[in-house]
Amino acid sequence: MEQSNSQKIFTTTPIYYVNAEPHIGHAYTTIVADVFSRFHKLMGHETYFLTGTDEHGDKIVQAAEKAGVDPKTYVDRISGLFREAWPKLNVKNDYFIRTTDPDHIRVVQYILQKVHDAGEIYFSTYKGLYCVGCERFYMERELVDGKCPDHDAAPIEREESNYFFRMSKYQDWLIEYIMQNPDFIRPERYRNEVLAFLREPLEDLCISRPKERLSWGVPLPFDDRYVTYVWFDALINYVSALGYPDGELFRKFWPVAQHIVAKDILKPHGIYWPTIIKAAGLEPYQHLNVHGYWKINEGKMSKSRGTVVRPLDLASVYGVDAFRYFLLREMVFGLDSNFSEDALVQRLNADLANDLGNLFSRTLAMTDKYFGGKIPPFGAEPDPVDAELARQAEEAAQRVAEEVPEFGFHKALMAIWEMLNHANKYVDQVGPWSLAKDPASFPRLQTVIRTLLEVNKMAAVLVAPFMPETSEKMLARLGIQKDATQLRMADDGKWGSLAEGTEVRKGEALFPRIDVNKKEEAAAKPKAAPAKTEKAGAAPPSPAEAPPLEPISFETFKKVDLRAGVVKQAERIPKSKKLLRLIVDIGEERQIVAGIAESHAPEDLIGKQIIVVANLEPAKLMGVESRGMVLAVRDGDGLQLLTTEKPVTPGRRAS
RNA sequence: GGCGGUGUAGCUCAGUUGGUCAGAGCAUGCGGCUCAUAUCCGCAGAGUCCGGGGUUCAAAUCCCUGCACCGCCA
Repeated sequence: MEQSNSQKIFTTTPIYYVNAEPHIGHAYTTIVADVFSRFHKLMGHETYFLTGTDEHGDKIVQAAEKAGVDPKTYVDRISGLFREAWPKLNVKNDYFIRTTDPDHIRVVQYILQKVHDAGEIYFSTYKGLYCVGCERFYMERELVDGKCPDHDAAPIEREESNYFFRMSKYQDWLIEYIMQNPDFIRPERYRNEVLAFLREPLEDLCISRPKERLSWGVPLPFDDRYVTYVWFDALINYVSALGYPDGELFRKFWPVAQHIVAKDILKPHGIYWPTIIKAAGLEPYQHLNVHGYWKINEGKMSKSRGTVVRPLDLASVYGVDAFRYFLLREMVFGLDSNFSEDALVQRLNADLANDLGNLFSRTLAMTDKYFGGKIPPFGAEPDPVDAELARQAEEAAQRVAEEVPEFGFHKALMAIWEMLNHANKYVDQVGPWSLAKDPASFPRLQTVIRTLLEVNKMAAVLVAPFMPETSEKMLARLGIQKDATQLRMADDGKWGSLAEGTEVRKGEALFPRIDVNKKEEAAAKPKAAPAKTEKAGAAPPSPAEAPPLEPISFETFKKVDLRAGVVKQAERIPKSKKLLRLIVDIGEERQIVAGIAESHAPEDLIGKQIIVVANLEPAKLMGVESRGMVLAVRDGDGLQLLTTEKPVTPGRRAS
């Protein structure tokens, strides 16, 4: 604890390869790094957070050619896209490195020379299958019918000389190091994977390309006919960004590096990089933290203006904080997860709007109502329930402090949400509105509301690394004007630290609920699908004055298949008060579940003429499938079924 | 073909070292409250923890095997 204030944390994302635009994978890695770094800052640690772009190599040259520009113009543009993407996601990196930066290039050459001088780089000639069109070597297995897949031409056998790094020499050392430092690569599954790689003999790493083949790279300092090949160049960004070898940042932040990468680049980071570090005479980084993939469920992404919404766009649709929260809450760090708009909306509604937003809203509303909006003192000595809530808040803080350094973001968030649930329960138990009715309970009411305000403040502080905007918004309303990066757990996270008498501001909802049906309507193109959450057979809410709905076109109306039907069978669904299972003849027999049991006895329904929606999506109610919906009008307590003036042939359409 | 992973309630998934681990959230049903964003609180549901075999006093958790899906490498 004494030393925690001097703890230093260097957080990195990979430098992203600029042959494509930023996507959700990049966003996740970067947001994780941001949350991690922000958290440590909150804990009072010294932090440095690095991201950037990797800009050399033949794929870049190809992409640039395709775009019809020279490589420099191309990488400037794409690198800019990355650089601009992060602030939009509230990512606050301390530095943005580019491998085309002169400073970086200098360091790469310095390390190459150093490793070369140490005899760990050698020159060697080998033969391979080379496609002239692609200007690259192919492995046997990459060929299609012995031909280059791109050029449909047989590659020629060609001899080439290149420089190699004696990686194999460090194999035993690396195995030993990983064994000795179980947390070096985490989670464990990835450590095991690296160890599995290392069971096979490690080959030396080719680190150069002849200039006639690839000129877009860092020239080797000891042979200018060659440029450095990507990984040796790229990985070094982690130290070049710190001003290696003699920069002040380097002295401060190496080797306390926390690398964060997706599993696709486990090998370069788990094997190449440590051996390069070792050969260069540096200390190994502290941790390699590896995460899984987001599987995008395209089918669940809504369409807007005819184009598929890209995940990153959802950040602007639903808010950056909701997006960040979703990514960190939904994925168990290390494992793969599904990404869908539906899941995002669900999290937003359930966790952010209902649990957090509503607690904040009800707390401020009561402060406003009972104390004129001024933060009350702890008027009465806290009851056990109050003390218990305070304890739970502190426990939440404790658990967040334990989980985040271990990359247990979802657990940290769960801990915060448990606290919120306790707080909501507390409101219910204590019932401040009852206390408010009795003047004698005033001091007690003060304590209750103050306790709630403190919990909200705690939530605001704990949530700061994850949702900086929300945190600031909450704190501002509680009278604390601070940038999220300025918060310190030790001070701002202290129970009871709110200033009495400070005016709080009620304001608008933190997270407005997303109406799922409305959303679908809004997003729907001409061919709207029926709202899937519509309860078949359930009576509509029944307000005295139903609000007018938006006009729909006749085309839209025609999509509703309304039919006359006759009830053939009817029975109660066990354990349900409202539901009946009906078999209705609408030209064919349909099983329909209807929420009319409270107003209609099953036996009275047999033979009755009714109107049903025949093309409603099937749904299951109490485990019974319903293929359609019976129409009825609720008026007061009564429920009247729609019918025809005189009996008509079952299956006739209404129009 | 080799290596690795995954398979747990309708859905999405948690489950440290084997013994209150049969769980959470959502969804669903019922009930309660009214401060609040139709929000909140309580209660309920039985899922062969993929199948089969084994180790053990004890396995979702270890071993073997089969099936399904997914990665990486040949």
